[in-house]
Amino acid sequence: MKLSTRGRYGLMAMFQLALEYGNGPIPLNSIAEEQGLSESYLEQLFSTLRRDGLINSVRGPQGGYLLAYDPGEITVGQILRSLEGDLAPAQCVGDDGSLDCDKEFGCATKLVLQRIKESIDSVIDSITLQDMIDEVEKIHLVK
Amino acid sequence: MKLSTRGRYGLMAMFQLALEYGNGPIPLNSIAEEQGLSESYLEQLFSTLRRDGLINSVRGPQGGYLLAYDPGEITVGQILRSLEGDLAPAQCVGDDGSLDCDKEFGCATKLVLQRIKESIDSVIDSITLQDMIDEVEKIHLVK
DNA sequence: TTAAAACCTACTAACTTACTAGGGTTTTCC
DNA sequence: GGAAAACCCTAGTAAGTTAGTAGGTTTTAA
Repeated sequence: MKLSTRGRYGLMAMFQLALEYGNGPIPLNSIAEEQGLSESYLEQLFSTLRRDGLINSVRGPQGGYLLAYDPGEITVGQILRSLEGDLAPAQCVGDDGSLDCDKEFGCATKLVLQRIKESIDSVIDSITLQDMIDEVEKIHLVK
Repeated sequence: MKLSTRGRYGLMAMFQLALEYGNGPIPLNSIAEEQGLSESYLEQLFSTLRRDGLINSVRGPQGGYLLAYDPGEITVGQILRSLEGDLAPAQCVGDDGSLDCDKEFGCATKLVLQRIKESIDSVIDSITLQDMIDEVEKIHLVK
């Protein structure tokens, strides 16, 4: 039940973009360095995020990446689903509705898995990048 | 973020044991057949569950496995943690307190991962095998 | 025209998963 | 006391996934 590095790194990088929202395009190498990640690996993640419309890119010198929307309008759920696919704990409760077991109706285990999925979804869909910024700032104020 | 077959199969098998709770030891092959699972693979899962004290075993003919406690006292969380280990979405929010990233304090991503973990934990720790039985029965009554 | 940057594709080593195989060992029935 | 039923244990392994690396092409500001 671990998140892969795709989701984790992607979330870290998107948070970085959110922090610098409004400053124009941010080059990959600065994000990679800031977060301690491999640049060419991050590139692949950004390619996915771009295809899914969460970020925009600007080519050429002084180019880079920037959020496609306001940090308050991008949720953790959108980011994780883009990079990891559906966050269901098993295929039989996945969004695509494909079931790989026959006794789909009244399967006790499926009911449990569904509850797990719903609770994950409700968390990740309720947190925006802006929320992440606010929360970290709150902690540093208290400190 | 998928559960492995260990957790899924184990949960299915434990549910079966719960259904037959009170009928004495249930042989492995009958559980394997009932749920459509490989017997020798299930054996390994049961060995883990036994070491963790969730089931008891009886050797010899007429032997088999049985729940160590009442179905109402065994939670999905106990079963999944026994078979899958900690259900944290990343090491840095795992129960063992081991952190693999340096900026543990005030890391925005970590705060999100922690929320995910808490929500998973709260679901799996609140559902017992008895709850699973009750829920399935309710569905079949309505039907 | 040079350099900085995004963009794209292919490859690969290491790891994990989901088993299978094949022996024990213990218990009970006859 | 023999045989069978069942648990018990270890090792191996094919397939798939992950987490990258490598190396090139295209775009564009200066």
